[in-house]
Amino acid sequence: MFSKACTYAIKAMILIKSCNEDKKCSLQEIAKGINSPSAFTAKILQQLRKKGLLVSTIGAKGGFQIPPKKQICLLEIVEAIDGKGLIESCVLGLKKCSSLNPCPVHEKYQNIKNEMLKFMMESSLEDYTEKIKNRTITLK
Amino acid sequence: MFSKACTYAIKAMILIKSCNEDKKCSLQEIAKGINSPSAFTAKILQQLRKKGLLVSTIGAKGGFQIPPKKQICLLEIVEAIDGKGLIESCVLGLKKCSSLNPCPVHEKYQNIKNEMLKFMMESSLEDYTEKIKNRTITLK
DNA sequence: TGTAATTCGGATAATTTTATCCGAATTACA
DNA sequence: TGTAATTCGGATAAAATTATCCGAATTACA
Repeated sequence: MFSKACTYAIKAMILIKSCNEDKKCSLQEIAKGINSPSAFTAKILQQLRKKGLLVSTIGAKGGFQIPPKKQICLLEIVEAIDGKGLIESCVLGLKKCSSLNPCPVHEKYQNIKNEMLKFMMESSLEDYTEKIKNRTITLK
Repeated sequence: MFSKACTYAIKAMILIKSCNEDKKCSLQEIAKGINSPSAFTAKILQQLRKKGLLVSTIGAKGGFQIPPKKQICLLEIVEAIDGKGLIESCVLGLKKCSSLNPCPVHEKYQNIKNEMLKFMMESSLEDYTEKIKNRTITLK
């Protein structure tokens, strides 16, 4: 469904959002907080930054933050890391699949695509910060 | 969502089902019919055979068939190639994710899992053979 | 002003997935 | 009975994904 890189990205973003408000979140805190390999995670954070989903500050006491006032949903994160394929491509990999030239599952799969789209658009980072703090959900 | 191998498997099985009834379907026919690399496809067909989803006959005029009288749904094919991960594993990759110890999306993702499960269980190979013959759906 | 903490980016390595090659065995049939 | 068509399985290669390493640059702060 999602690449491993993408699952790291989602978890990292949720963690950063919930640790922010006041402070920045360092790579090491993130990697520990989501149980991911830190060097690999660093690459992913850079991708997110370049897409504008994160801001970073270099140097001692530096770290990552969700851009202030920006509201981010899961879809943006998924698209930033895995691209639009999940939503836009044929699930059977056909280049020319469309409603005029459908693959076998084209029609039935629309429902699932729509469900996924709804799910990813409706889930925004702040939805989770309370629960992370309460420890009613986990990231590792 | 599905591995490339799995998409080949699904398309191959649909093709074999629709070409069978009478005759066997050779590797070359399959690879052409679904536009896949034939040597790689051969490996996948072997996996399907070992899981009992295909039978094969060796030698000239040999080929592959869906086991007579056996009804096969997409879920069986997906599980045979990609394993049960899609349905059973946490979508964020957490080893210990459960309703007691949920990841952030655990609950909302249940809906999608259920939709996917329903979709894959309800779609069986014979559903497509008519449409393949009519050419109202395509495999490449 | 020096040092430690940190992000950044390039290079490389390991692992997994996808793909190719080839020789052996089997079978239909001319 | 010989040959062509075919499946089968092992070995290898290529490509993509995941992961590690390291040196450079920046910054806080003692």
